[in-house]
Parts: sequence; structure tokens; C-alpha cells
Amino acid sequence: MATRGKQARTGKSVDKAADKARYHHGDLRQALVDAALTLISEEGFGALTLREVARRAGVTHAAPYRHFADKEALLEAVSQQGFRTMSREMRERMARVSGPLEQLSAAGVAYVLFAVRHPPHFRVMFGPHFTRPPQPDAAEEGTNAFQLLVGCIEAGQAAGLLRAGESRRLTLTAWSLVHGLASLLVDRQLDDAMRGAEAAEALAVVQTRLLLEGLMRPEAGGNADSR
Amino acid sequence: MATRGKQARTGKSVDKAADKARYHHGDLRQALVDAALTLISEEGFGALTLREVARRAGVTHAAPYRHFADKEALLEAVSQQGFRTMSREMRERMARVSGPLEQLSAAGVAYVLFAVRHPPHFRVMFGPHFTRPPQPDAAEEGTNAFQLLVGCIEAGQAAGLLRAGESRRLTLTAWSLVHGLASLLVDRQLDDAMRGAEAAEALAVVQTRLLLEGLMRPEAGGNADSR
DNA sequence: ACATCGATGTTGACAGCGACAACATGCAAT
DNA sequence: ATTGCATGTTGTCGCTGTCAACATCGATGT
Repeated sequence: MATRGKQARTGKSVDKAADKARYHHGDLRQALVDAALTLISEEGFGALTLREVARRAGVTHAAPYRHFADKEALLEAVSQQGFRTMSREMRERMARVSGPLEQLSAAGVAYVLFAVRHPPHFRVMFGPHFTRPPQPDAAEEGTNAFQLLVGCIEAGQAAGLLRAGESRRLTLTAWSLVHGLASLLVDRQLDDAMRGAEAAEALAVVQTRLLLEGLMRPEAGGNADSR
Repeated sequence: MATRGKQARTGKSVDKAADKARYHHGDLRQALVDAALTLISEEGFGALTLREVARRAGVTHAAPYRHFADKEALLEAVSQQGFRTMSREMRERMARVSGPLEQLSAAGVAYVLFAVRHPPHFRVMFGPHFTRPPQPDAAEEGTNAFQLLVGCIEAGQAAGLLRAGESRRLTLTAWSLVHGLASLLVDRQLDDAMRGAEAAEALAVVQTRLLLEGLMRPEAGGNADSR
């Protein structure tokens, strides 16, 4: 674990997010986030208890309140970290291809793969766990992945490869498809019923390809992927 | 089926769900389901408490245990009722049009509208609230709505109006789109960011139309809806 | 070097919850 | 009328979320 102490200097009120914690525990705030995620994946949402999270982090039951106002605040941190990870993985996968259509496909596949590979994160991010409205910075993280899709769509339209029209609607179509596929996979809604033994990645690729074929201009050629 | 197996009623007894209860309360089982739904919609999921549900139904805190084994069993009943309502609304809307494509569009719109009009139901049905595997009868209810989509797709393919190909994949595409759109709407993920003040029904119509245009055979003509 | 101060962690407490057991009530079949 | 059993109640237990009071430790200024 990250029981490391170094870091001599602190700007008075500059960046407090980085040096958030290294007093007694080391980095309890991140340890609590990690413990919450493993607890969810191991025991399910019903077992997500602030006291059990504290237990797994090796502190007493009230220590989390020095870092999070309440249980919901911990979940907000989990969600925010999830959005950051998701948009990072999307950018990484998009960077490996070129061309608007290939990047759109890569973004969608990465979206689905994130959900399949990090189900607890995905469920916290989009689940019914929050009663407070999202903080402005958290909302910015949330719209980040969405903006990636918008950019791809608009680039595809500008290049004449995608149908013209209000890019917002096309983006919503693409977002709905990948989000729905991800949700259905995560919620075990189509475990063995369909998905004829196809791996999640193969499903994501096939579905985004079907989507792109539908979104493309008919005269733009029939191959959305360069393989 | 309500009370935990005390006496095994052998054989496939005819459905007695109608005369479930009229002893002291009248129909406490259904009253508890209704109270749970209004409680979720008024106070959110965090306020869903078996004791508060009992309070709102006018009984004491242990009375629900005569009808549900535990809190999760109550949610299972809510989910099952939701699946029944959803497939009924889908069938009703499908019955008002004719032709495979029109019916597919109607089914998709009804799917989204159900989610928008009954958010608590939708969240219970697809949320991360269940730790036990679904009962076989509940699973049948769940696949009901899915089967409606499959039927539409296959009919459209048979009529030569939809692309040929594995109907399972096309169905998954359609299901993912409507499920994703419904989830995003319910989870307030695109409240004002996009959906340029479009009502949910208009969004559902536009999106299913875009989907159908993509799924149709190019030579099958460009109008998915007869209006 | 050292006293101080504030951030971090602990202890203890309280109300509310899920779940169970024992008890009470009243419809219905006998 | 008697009795059985489904239904509802009371009481209890351990656990949880949250707060207040207390303890500890490192950074900071002199």
C-alpha cells in the first residue's frame, strides 16, 4: 500500500487535491475509495457499509468522516474516479486508430469495455445512489466522455463520412447504444439468454459496427473499420 | 408463492394471486408494493425502509414479514409488477399500428416511455438491488418484453424490410438503444445538457426512427413510419 | 529546539433499521 | 361453538450512519 511520505512543500491554498492525506494512515482517502470498490465487487451493494469500509482500511468506524461528509460523499468520489478512468481508457483506445469513424468505434468499444471490466464503478456512476445534485466539477467529469463522442461525430460529419444532421441527435443515438449495451451486460440482463457465447469485446465491436453502418452516409462506402 | 414454503402445494396450482389477502388489512401485500413505489419516488432509494413502508401502509414494523421474506423479496415483487406493466404497455402501443417496422418502432417508444413515466419501477427492475438470482417465473416476465422485440425483428426480416442476418444481433442493437436511452433519461444523465428541450416521447420517436433507418435494407425505401 | 495548532484518528453514544421469536387476533372450516 | 391457521403486534438483538468529545501527531513559526 502507499505508505509513503515525502513531499516537502505545500502551497498555501493552491492544489489540495494532490496532498490530500498522508498524516497517520498514509492516504486514507484513496484507501477508502479502493476498499469500497472491492467490497462492492466481493459482497454486493447491500454490503457496502461505511463501517466495513473503515474496517478494511484498518481504521475505526468514524475515521472516514474526516475525509467524507457522509456515505454518499464517498460514493461521489468513487463515481468521479470512475468517470476519469473511463474517459482516459476511451482516449487511449482512440489514440490507437485514426480517422473519425475508427475513433468513434474505438470510443464506443472502450465505453462498453470499461463497464464490463469495472462493473462496480459503472454501477456507482450511473446507479440510483445519489440524492444530491452532482457537484459542478463532477458533472464536468461526467460530460467528458460524452464530449469525446460528440467530437467524433462532428468530425465524421465534417469529413462527409457520416450523415449530416443535428449532431446532437446522432450523438445521442451512439451514446444510447453503447450505454444500453453496457448496462445490459453489467446488470446480467442478457447473460446466457442471448450473446451466443460472444465475449463482451466482440459484442461491443459488432454492435458499434452495426451502428456505424446505420449512421454512415449510404454513398460513403460500406466499411466502417479498416480491417 | 407469497409465504415461504410451509406446506408444499404440489402440482401446478392454478394462479390464486387474486384472492391473496383480505384478512385484517384487506390487501396488505399490494399496499406494501404501492407504498414502496411512492416512497421511492418521493424520498429516493435511500429512504426505502421496510419500516417506513409498513408505516405508510398503516401496519407495524414486522407485518411485512408475513408477506415478504425480506426487503429484497419486496423489491422482487415490485420488479415483477413492473415487467408485467411494461410488456402490457408495449403490447397496447403495438396494437395501434400494423406492419413489422411500425410495431418495432412502437415497441421501442413504449419501452422508453415506460421508463420515463415510471422511473422507480424502471430503476428497481434494472438496478443493482438484487443479490439472489431471479426466480424462474420472474425471469419469464423479464424476457417477455425482449421476446416482443425479437418477434418484430424477425417479422421485419421475413417481410424483407429489415436487413437479413442473425436476428439476435439486430435485436440486441434495438434493445440496447432503447434501454440506453431509457436509462440515460431516468438517471438524469442528459437532463439539460442535450435533449434540446425535446420531450421524452419525441426523443424516443426520433431515436427509434434513426435506428430503423439504419437497420433497414437500403433498397427497402426510406420511410420507416407510415405517417 | 520547542511549543503550538490544526488536521487526522479514536472512543462513546444515540436513534433507526433488518430480522427474528413469542404472543395476540380473528376469519373460516369443522 | 371450537379450533386451526393466516395475519398482525410487541419486544428484542446486532448492526449501521452520524455526531460530539477526546487523543495524537506532524508541520510550522519563533
